[in-house]
Amino acid sequence: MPELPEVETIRKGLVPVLSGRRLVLVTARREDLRVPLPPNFNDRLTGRRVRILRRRAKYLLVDLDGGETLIVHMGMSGRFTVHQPGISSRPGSFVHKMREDGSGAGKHDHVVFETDAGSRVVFTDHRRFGLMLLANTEELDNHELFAGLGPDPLDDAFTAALLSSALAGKRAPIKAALLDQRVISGLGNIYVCEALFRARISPKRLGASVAGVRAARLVPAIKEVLEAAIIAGGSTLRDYARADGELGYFQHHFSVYDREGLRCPRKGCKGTVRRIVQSGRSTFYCPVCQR
DNA sequence: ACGAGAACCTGTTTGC
DNA sequence: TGCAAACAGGTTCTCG
Repeated sequence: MPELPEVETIRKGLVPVLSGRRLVLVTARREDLRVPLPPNFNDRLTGRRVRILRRRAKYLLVDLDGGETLIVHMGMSGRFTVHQPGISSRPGSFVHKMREDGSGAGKHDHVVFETDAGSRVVFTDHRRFGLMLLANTEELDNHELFAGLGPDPLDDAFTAALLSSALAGKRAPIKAALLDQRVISGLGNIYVCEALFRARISPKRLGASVAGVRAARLVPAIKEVLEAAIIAGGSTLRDYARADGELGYFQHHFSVYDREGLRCPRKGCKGTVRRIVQSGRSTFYCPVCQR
């Protein structure tokens, strides 16, 4: 579950479990994620205390004592679950009752963190597009993963003027441009579709043509959809049949994403949501009110 | 240099 | 029912 709102939801969920806690045991059960885990991963993390959990774009940053930061990207299918002894799972939580021999031992449970409070945090990622790296906390801003990232859309510095200048000269469709993390960092396929719908902008429009009044509509549309999704706890798609694995419910508020053939939800619009493919990814939009 | 497409990997859904 | 193709929330590499 990996766009900005989902990562932010995960971060908030992990804070009470990890913040200030010591990692008494870290176990990587598979080393070959998108990028191989750093050498001696388990030993370098075991015994460290967690200071702060931060987020940059779609990256989760776990600052540790000793001056290092664990960088986590969830890829397409990465998820965290928390397991605690003797707790009864609440609906809508990602906290599970711990099974002494089972939690973290699933086929795609790749990294297991145990804390000094007895909690177990499990990173699961069946497609293995996720990533975990260690980096010097002080030099994080210069890290190659972050050096080229565009502005965070929730930052006050992200304005229509900034977006317009980032889009200047872009011949790619605005849909593709917004997925480019060098232009703006944190959006993915869902929230790009939803933000363009809110701003009444066609996903096929040239990136460079989104300036002036259109950029002035798009910036608040992006901020609003992300903020609403964060409040809802992000979106939970497909799988996760178990109710206690659910995190967010924003998927019930989608206007266009995954709604091909349904009526456009905009008041007064008689359009039908269409699905097209751009740069190999599905785009959902209303061809009537998005221009 | 830019943009489109493929590749990475596994699981689920869809269509014949 | 069975099997193959299409598709899935991301990023990065290659090619034209």
